[in-house]
Amino acid sequence: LSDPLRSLLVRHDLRATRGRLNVLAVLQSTARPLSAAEVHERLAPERADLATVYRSLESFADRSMVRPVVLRDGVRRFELAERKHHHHLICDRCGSVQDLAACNVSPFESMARDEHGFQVTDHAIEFFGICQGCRALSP
Amino acid sequence: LSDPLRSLLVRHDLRATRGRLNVLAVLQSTARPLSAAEVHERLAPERADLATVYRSLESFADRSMVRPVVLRDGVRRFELAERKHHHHLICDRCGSVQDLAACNVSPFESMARDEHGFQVTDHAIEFFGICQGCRALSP
DNA sequence: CTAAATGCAAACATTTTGCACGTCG
DNA sequence: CGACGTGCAAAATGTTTGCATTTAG
Repeated sequence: LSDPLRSLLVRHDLRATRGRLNVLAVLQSTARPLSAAEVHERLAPERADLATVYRSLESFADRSMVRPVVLRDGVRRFELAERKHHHHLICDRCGSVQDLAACNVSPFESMARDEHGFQVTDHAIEFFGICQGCRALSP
Repeated sequence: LSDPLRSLLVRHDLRATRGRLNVLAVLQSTARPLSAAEVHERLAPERADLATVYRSLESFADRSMVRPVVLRDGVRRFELAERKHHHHLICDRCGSVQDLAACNVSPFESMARDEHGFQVTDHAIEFFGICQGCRALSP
């Protein structure tokens, strides 16, 4: 079919089922990473069981369709992997999460290699602080 | 007293009890961040209940005596806060965690401010890859 | 039609809490 | 002695699993 979500699933050897389509749709319609519980909440009552949400997210992560994101609160969230590599700005007041495109970490990687013999293959960066909206409310 | 752990607790308005002293001693004797369960395992049988370990770590974190660290596995670990600001090199093979002192993130922070109006107050960086030891075993 | 996916409930794992007793200061 | 801390067990949370039933292909 021409349905993009459907074909995304098929392309990854997953059957296009109601539960998985709904989970994908929620992820796509939300800018920030969501936990299993958050995805489930956003689903109409009979759209998918919480266990199905867990299982779907896990399958998606196995196939790199989504990327797991773990912030400081230790909660596992997921975002669509089609999004470009980026990092996160997390607001300490309202909890919002924005993306930050910038990513020049080569100086760090050289240092890891030269001083620790560590071969870096991936990295994660999180910035904490106050977002624009919250600063406007009480500067 | 001259016992440094004891006075560290007293200085933060905490009673110097057996449980807390033991938890602190474990953290001090270990290079990498530890979870509550890991601290408990390292304690001789009757040194402190798991619930006490949780409560101690929480009190310490409230007083900034320890710093919580959450890696990709979502597990909450703690390291003594007296250690200088640094980031982590996490080995995907053996799970070891080393410190990386380097930390020049001002370009990122300017970008966060200029392009998103986000005021950065703190940050965390993790690098994933293969450590020296594991590379030696199978390069 | 068959293999795969789902719902539901039970099992697990982890963290938190209530309360009686013990300990620090 | 009195407040604070601890152990123990129970409760609350979050995640995984087994199994009978449904559904995609």
